[in-house]
Amino acid sequence: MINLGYNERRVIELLRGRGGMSRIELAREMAVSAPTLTRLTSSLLEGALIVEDSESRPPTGRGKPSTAVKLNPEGLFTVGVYFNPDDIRICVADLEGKIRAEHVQELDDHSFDHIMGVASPAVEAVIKQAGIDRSRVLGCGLSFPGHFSRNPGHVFQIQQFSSWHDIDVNKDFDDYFDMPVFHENDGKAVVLSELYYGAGRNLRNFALIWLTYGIGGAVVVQRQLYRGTNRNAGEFGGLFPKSHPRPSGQDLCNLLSTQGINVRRLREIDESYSDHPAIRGWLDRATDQLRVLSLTVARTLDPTAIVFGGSLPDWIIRHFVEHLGSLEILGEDFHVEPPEIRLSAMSDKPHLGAATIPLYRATTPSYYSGRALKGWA
Amino acid sequence: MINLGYNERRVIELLRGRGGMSRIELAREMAVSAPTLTRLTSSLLEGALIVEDSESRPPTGRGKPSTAVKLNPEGLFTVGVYFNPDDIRICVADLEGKIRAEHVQELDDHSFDHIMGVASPAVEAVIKQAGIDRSRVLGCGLSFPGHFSRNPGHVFQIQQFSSWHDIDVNKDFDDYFDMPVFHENDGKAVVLSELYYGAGRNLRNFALIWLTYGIGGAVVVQRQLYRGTNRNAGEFGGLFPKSHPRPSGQDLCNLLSTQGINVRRLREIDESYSDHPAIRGWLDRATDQLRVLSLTVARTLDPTAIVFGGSLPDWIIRHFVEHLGSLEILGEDFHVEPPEIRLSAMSDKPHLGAATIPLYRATTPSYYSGRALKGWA
DNA sequence: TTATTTATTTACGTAATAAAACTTAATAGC
DNA sequence: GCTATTAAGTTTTATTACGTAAATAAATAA
Repeated sequence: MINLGYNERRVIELLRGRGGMSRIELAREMAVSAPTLTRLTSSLLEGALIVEDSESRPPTGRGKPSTAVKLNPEGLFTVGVYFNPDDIRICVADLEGKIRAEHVQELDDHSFDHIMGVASPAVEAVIKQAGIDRSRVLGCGLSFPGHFSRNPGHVFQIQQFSSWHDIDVNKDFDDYFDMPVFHENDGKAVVLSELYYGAGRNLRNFALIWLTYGIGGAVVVQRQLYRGTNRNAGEFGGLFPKSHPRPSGQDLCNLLSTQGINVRRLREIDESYSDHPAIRGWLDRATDQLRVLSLTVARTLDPTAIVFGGSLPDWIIRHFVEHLGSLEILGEDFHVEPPEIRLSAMSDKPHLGAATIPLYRATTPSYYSGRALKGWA
Repeated sequence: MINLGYNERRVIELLRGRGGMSRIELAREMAVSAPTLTRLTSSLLEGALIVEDSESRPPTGRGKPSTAVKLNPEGLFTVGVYFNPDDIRICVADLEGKIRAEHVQELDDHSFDHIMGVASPAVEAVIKQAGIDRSRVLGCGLSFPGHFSRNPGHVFQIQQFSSWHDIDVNKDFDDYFDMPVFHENDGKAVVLSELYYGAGRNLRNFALIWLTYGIGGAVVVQRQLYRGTNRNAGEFGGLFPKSHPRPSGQDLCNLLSTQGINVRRLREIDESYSDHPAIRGWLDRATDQLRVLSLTVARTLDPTAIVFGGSLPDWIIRHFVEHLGSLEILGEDFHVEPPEIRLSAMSDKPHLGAATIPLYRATTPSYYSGRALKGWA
């Protein structure tokens, strides 16, 4: 229906995260002429991806006052499906990253059939519940923990999903959703929502450290998700061998279990545990490990910020961020600004990350190939 | 004279490092039509940046045989100036990364005035010596060790260059060279020549670990030098605090000095030292440290390869590469290919790295801005 | 020989862009 | 108030980059 060319995508990128911009501002930032911007916005206006901002800002001086354009939140919707060993979450999100409707339920059966059996009707249900125009749904993103194996398409390595051995994630999801389907590892999906709507909104380069049962993460370089040669960039868990104590949820569960405490889900570890001496020790050791990791990431990637999040209980992640300290003090020889440590804005909505995947694919300028996109409708 | 537009640059990128390609092959790889490729090559042919390959390859079957085009080594030249506390090296390089003429001399006076006093006439001398068309010289790249301080443009941090405090590297070089001037930290410059002509020739993502008096490095992501937010990406030295033993040349010199051995330049440490027990111990420890660094880089960046080089004596760098071992065996939980460990092809020609900077700036597609480049002549 | 195949070029139409000119809507100065 | 000035945005026009279709070139296959 609408062609999102390279420069149309750049307009969307610039408008995202800002309240609104005049065409002249956009033209300046994009280094194109004003007439070009008129054309770009008129095509986006026609497709209802942007709207003119009615709120006329107080004129700044002489001359015709500018009329701002902004993204139309109703312009495009995406569906996100996220699951982990504990639960599955499905949402519809709008173009501003607002969750319009969601469905959350616990998971006990981790088989592919069961999870798809939940996801497929739930996607239709949340679309209905959100009361949105079905034709404006761009696609569905799925995200879940797990690395990719050397056998392309096959996930791997999460004990609870061991029955997935024969699933080809590049094909087998498609049948369950009546729209284009995309998938991504959980941390890499979350970093997309962080990039668009969260702690990375204004950053060109940053890293996410994503703490769940395992340890994941993702790297954003020049406002692009960087996957690495084998889709393994930012998989920081690899720096902490599973055979050793590590700052992961599973490691904490194992510790609790030696203390006679058995939790079934990570969220059951509420703040009341913070006084337990064994947990206090675990927190100190894990904080130290994450501090080393942060310094490592700072030196290797020189990001503007390092963002911490995940399905570990919120109070634990907050403890990490508050006790890491300033990297400037911790690291010797910081001749330039060390990265800032930030708390993720997405720990409680990883499904928004999944919903961001289709948007990322459709609106990132560098994904534009060819003269005209087939269009999302 | 010639406009290097976006797609002309892509052609150059594709031709670089390959013997020659037919227009049809180029068109396929670039996903443009054959007529477009005719236009692109005709403009490059006119500017003499490429030539048709006379060697007609054996025809593969029916149909008109293709005529390959390849980069014209005489098409463009660049000048590189590299210096470190030991010496200064100046070269003219052609479009194939071949050094056409060079000038090397030892440095004792490290003042800005002295170094420029050497470099400026030497640049003219090597151009003359190479016997090339002066109008085809694209520019001059300078590279040298040193981080950038928070004060933009001011280098910092190398003891021997402490007198440079008031030099603004963004301006003060210009007066000494009658051509466009670019500069870059030594490791980052070397990685460019590695990318074009060396160990990274065929790699999309890789890291360089650059061992000199200090410890530097650089990161290539998607065939682009990634500098990080504060130009500090890949400055791996930061992972080894100066107050602790570290795998750097200065650290080795300090050790030798405690053994009563005083070397004036790194290259004086020849292979005869390899039997010295203290040096053997240093090598073992440094190898262990570099192994940890390699695993860290592998996990963080997921590069295709990690390249080792630098002005440390060649036999030491070879010792590191040979004794690191396979990362696959060393790191637990490698579910995908670990990066390959490679030896730099540029340890003995860091000035080629400097000479690559102007070329990188002029021919990297993503540096193209606007409709037409002002041109390099 | 002639048909077929493949690479490349030529001719031409379309889309994206910038420059110049124009329109619109505000303020500044009288 | 009236007019000049300024700035935003649009229309018009010329240029450029690209793709499609057709033409040409140079080989093999029949």
